[in-house]
Amino acid sequence: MRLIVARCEVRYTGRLDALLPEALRLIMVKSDGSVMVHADHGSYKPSNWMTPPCVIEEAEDRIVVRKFAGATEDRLDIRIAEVVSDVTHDMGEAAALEKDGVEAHLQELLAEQPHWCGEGFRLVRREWATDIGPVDLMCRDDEDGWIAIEIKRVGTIDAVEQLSRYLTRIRLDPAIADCRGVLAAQQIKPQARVLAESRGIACVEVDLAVLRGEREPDLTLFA
Amino acid sequence: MRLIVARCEVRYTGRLDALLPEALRLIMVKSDGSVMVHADHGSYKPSNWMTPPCVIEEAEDRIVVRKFAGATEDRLDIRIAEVVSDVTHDMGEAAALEKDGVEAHLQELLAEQPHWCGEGFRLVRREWATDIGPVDLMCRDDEDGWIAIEIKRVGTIDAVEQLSRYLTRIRLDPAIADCRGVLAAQQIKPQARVLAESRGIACVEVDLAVLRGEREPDLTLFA
DNA sequence: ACTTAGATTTCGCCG
DNA sequence: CGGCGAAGTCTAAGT
Repeated sequence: MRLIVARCEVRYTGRLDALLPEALRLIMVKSDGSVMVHADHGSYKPSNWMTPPCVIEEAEDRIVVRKFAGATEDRLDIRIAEVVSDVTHDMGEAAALEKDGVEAHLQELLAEQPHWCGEGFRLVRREWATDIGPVDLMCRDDEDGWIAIEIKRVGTIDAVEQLSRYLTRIRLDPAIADCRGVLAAQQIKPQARVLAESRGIACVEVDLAVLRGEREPDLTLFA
Repeated sequence: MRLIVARCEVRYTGRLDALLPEALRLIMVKSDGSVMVHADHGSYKPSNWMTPPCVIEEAEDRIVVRKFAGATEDRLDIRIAEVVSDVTHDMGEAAALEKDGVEAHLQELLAEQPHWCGEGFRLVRREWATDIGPVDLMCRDDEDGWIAIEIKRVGTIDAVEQLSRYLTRIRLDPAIADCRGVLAAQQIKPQARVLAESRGIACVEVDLAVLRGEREPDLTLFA
């Protein structure tokens, strides 16, 4: 990784045009070829950047980063007025990041234990395809009725809209015209719940720890 | 801005749990208090980070960054095994970024030249108010029919949903009950197109260069 | 302070 | 490689 601290002006041309007036900034060049320009504020997001793959050309007082994005060219033009520091560090390979608690994991657990979404539910398919996108889980109940399940970490109005669209499509098939809908999430927003219920969609809040078997379900709910 | 190159292990606890095994990385501390950990690959996005406001505590071989996100605490725990470099640069105030070509700009251009959205269209108002938010453009055609236009850089299903909500509201007024809908975008996703057409909403892909008069429309389309 | 909508969103998965 | 959905989205603007 190369770290250049320099007074520079940066121009980006591509999906839009952007100009950073001359100022002291950090230019980070990673070994995968990506280039980022960071100011001392505005955390997280670089002021300007180029994702790989891209070609870096360097001249005396200029760094040009180019990328061929289909028909047009993306271009980052860095004019360097003064270099304060310019160091390179060999960092080798950093091991990958491990995550947990994301929606994919939730879907995995609910696919294994669909009964948490409704009594007697059994899984038919994950990622059940419709022509406007896949439903997370498709299940059937004790009486062979169909249930489309949408899984979110946080259940919002958008999630209800999404499931509604799927249900409209699914029910076009006479064989599944009775398909019900269930929104399953770790947390369901009150407004989403209202909308869901007004459309006959059931809401289920699921507990990740319970799904993992790390904790018993909260029995006080049924007291 | 402080730049620390160090062999370190990073643990994040908060909205999810993540662990970065010990490796050589860049730790960037900006003057606004934000902290980012960058590996030598994976451009743009830091491997781990904390957005301001947050509190930084530093010990001999440890940097702890904390944030109070409501009831729970977000926490970044950096255990430093070896410091390779540790420098601080005063960067002063950097001027802001100037952009051109974002959605607002697209709206401006289409307001001036609404005929690109449909033959004979003339502008009645930008940001036409409804009780659930403003429609980007309201136009009328040669026969004085009304057209509500939603403008996006990328036209997705969400944009169709949004325009549909507006149309429902607008048509409540008997004087505008015949109002049509047009989705105008630089790029329209196929699924969004399907949904739009199923709801009688027209789709128009517009070219920024053509709108600016920098390029002629592609006449081969009409050959 | 909270909510909403845009982003050069980026990122990852699956076709 | 393209399309779609999620993200510790982040961020800026409006209320």
